[in-house]
Amino acid sequence: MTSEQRRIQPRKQPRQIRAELTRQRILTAAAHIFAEYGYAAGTTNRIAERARVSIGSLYQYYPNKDAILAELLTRHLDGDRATETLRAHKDRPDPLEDIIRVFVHTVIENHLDDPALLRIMLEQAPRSSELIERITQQEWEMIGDLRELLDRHPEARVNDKDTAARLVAYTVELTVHSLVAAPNSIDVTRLENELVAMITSYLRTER
Amino acid sequence: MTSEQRRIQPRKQPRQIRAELTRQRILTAAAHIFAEYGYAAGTTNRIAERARVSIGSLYQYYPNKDAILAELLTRHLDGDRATETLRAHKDRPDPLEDIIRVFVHTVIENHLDDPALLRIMLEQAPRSSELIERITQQEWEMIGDLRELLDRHPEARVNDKDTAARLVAYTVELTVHSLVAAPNSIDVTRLENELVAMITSYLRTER
DNA sequence: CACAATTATGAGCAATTGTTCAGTTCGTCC
DNA sequence: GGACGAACTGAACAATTGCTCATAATTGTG
Repeated sequence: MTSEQRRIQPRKQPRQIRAELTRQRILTAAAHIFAEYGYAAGTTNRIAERARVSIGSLYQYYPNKDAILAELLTRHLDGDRATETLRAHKDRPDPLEDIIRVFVHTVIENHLDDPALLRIMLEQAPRSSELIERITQQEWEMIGDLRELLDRHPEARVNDKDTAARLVAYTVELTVHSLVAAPNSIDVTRLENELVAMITSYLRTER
Repeated sequence: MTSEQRRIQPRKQPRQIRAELTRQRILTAAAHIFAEYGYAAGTTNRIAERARVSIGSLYQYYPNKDAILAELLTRHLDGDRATETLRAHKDRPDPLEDIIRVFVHTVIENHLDDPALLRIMLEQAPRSSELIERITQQEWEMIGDLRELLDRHPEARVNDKDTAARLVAYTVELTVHSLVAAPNSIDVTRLENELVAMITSYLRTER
């Protein structure tokens, strides 16, 4: 930032395709290593070895170990379509059950990619303030959208809408996360059906 | 084991009260340190320091670091009254909602003790096969009891009872765990109310 | 080909951490 | 009070790990 910038290009772009490939190899290897060994035991040397790259190269692309997991997590969060799906459907005149189903379905899809890695990332990732904020923000977005759904949809009859929105968001995220990544994995279709049934009946029941 | 044993006493019992106290001090200190620093950064030296005990003494009572967390977890699991509470109530002629409420309430109570430590234990504990088994068994007991409740209680109307039992067990455990230990903690009474409402309406609704 | 910029290498450093063990202190019992 | 074992101490060891840096290889350019 000291010298004048003539270009608007993002800094430090790789000049050769080779570099981009190496970077990608490191990331892929890291995903495998972290998923298999966990974060602490997933050493940078192991990652480099698996990527068939020297440890020096690894540190040319990532300033430290945390940064590798951070990028993996960022990519996952970027690929998360749950919030926008909910937002796109929450004002439609569809039956409540349909909206909930689309939402649940999207969350499940999001977890089917690499459950083991996802588990590591969410449970063992170093709690850097930046990433925490990122995740928290995404959570609250989802809760906010759910809250609006409860306010507007004619079928919704819950009393404590604030708590309900949080409960639903957490229930879906957590049960899907746990039951999909579980060693004794559940049938995904059944999970979706029951989850939708549970939430829908809850939201519709007057008390 | 080389010499003949005349006594049937359990081996290696502490002979002096001093020893028992030291052991207790170590455990208490470990609980604090793990809760504050997490598992990896909660070093044995830090624990010993906090317990005002030399590192050597610590290793006289615990063969290694894992063993300390294992004992903490064991004690927590031993203190878990959720399964028995459910078992005690599941065959009573009470309204379904009451049974569910007692169950949810017990789970919440169990998490109110030391949420931070519990979080560490469940999320960062080294996955020794022994402890995993212990936890898994306790989980399946709970699921089994829920399953029986669904079979016998007249108000229960779910279709897919197997999936429902698992879903309910996980929903309660996970949401309570997350929402109670969350930095932005939720009102516990509200959580209980909504959780009970959600599960009850789910289990009672015919489809 | 020359040469410079980019990319890759890997031995080794610095720091941390779990653990040991030779020696000291304390408690108990005759 | 003396003797023996239980309990305690903490400096030091061994292993691991994240990371650096001097050097080498590769690629693009004229």
